[in-house]
Amino acid sequence: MDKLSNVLGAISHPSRRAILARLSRGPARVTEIAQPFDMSLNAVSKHLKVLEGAGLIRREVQGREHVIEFRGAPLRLVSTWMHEYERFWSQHLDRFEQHFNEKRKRKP
Amino acid sequence: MDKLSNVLGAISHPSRRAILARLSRGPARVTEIAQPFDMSLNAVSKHLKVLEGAGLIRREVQGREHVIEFRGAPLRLVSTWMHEYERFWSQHLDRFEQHFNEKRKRKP
DNA sequence: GCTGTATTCAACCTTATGGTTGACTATCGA
DNA sequence: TCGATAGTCAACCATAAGGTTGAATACAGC
Repeated sequence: MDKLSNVLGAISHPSRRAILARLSRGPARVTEIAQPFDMSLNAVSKHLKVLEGAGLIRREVQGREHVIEFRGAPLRLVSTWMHEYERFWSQHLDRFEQHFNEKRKRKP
Repeated sequence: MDKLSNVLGAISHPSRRAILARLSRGPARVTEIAQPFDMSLNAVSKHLKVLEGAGLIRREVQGREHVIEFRGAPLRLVSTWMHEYERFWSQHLDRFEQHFNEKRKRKP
């Protein structure tokens, strides 16, 4: 599958977005991440594997613990895709933002 | 399901993104949309239903023809979500863009 | 070395997804 | 009115997704 589809698929699940939200406040171990969820640790482990497959997290094994860290770079693909459609969703832009968008369009 | 998951799920499939790409160049009938694809008209019809469910297209029935039109508004949800993580993926911004982002952050 | 803890692996189940084909509905045009 | 065209609906199929439980692996600490 293509990378963009992979990333979009990964963030399309609310639990996985919740995991990313948690990780955006700093790295955490798997059990820590799983704690607030009403599902098994195994299920969370699977979600982490999906996020890892999309490159959205990085895992550092420290002994028996896996420290999970957010990696935002793949979201750039989403951002780039979104820009193609910006004129469809970013209505009522102020002039500053319009200028920004024009600039983006001129040097892609 | 929540709306954001719905939208992300809809755009996570390459065929559906291809459909949106086509529609971003103007409205089209179902057969026109299906023409370049190597799949049945029915499959395309299903994809359109998914996109419609996410609010990404609007359908106007004109006699026996359905004219499909792009609707970008739901992408604003994605954009809003992306902004929360902007600092993770938008590295190496130039000063203009940084200013833009700061401005966004001050009035959300 | 033993025991408890952290995590994954494997098997399984249920439901969703993406596709097919065939039948149906509705409309256009001669 | 009749045949062709536009599109959906319904049934079916294979595979993927999201979850479970139970076992396996690996390490930490006493």
